[in-house]
Amino acid sequence: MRPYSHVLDGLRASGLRPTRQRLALAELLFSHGDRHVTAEMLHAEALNAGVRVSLATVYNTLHQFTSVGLLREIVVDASRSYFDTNTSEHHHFFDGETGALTDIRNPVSIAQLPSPPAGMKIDRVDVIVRVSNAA
Amino acid sequence: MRPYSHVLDGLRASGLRPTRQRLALAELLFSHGDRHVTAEMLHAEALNAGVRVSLATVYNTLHQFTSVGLLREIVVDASRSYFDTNTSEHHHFFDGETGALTDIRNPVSIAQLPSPPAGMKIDRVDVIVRVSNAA
DNA sequence: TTCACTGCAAATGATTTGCAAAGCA
DNA sequence: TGCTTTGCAAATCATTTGCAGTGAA
Repeated sequence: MRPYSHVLDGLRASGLRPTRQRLALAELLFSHGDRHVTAEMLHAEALNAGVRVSLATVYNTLHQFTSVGLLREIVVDASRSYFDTNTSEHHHFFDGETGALTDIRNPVSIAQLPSPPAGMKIDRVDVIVRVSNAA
Repeated sequence: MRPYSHVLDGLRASGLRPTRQRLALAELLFSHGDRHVTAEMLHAEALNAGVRVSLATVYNTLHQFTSVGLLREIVVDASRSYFDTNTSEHHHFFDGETGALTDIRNPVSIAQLPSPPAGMKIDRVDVIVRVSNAA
């Protein structure tokens, strides 16, 4: 089995061409376990790894991967967007001081989810546990 | 008991002067039940009510009120910040299509909250139930 | 009088977009 | 070849900031 076959599949399935940039970014994203990255972070990492990509392409790619279901966007901080390589059901710890976003390992179960307003359906539930340095 | 006495108290307590702008914004914010506003929304509303305030002052005021504990900032959308006049423990429904943010009435209880990473303490838990038009 | 507050306009910073050049099918 | 992608630089957009003028104590 070739590495990132699910990435290639995802790209093909949605008609996205497996270009050099997209494959390089996919490798950076998916070959190091679960990650939480911002566009700036991924761009810096790419340049560092010798991959020539423009920041605009990194933004485009992150969004394309997200719409194809390879990534999940997480909103925790109004000033920047994080993308999570783990698209399965899970929640997060967020340290507003350092900007560190980490997965909550054990599942968080919500006792009786509220019923949505009339005519609306629940798409997703996001739980963000905001933490800071213990006093 | 004068109206908004808690607002005046909050302002005094933190050394914020009760200026015309701050009092007018406080009235708009706190005299119509629980509200979720963005700076742009509140600014438009103020102008509409004949209150002369600059957008910059609205931003400043919202942040000042938040740091004094009169408001709570809610991050649901990377592109804009919402402020909630209800500062008590509760969670939200968010419709990404319309931008509507509403309170979840009945309490959402989380079965066994995870323990935070070493050396960290939990400041707050935000639960956002993302909804959309039922198919 | 003094120092906080306000408004304006300019600055910022993350993100997006227009468009011509380059790349994949 | 024909339709995607890319990169760059310019454009956006919400938000912040510098600073001179205004107002509260």
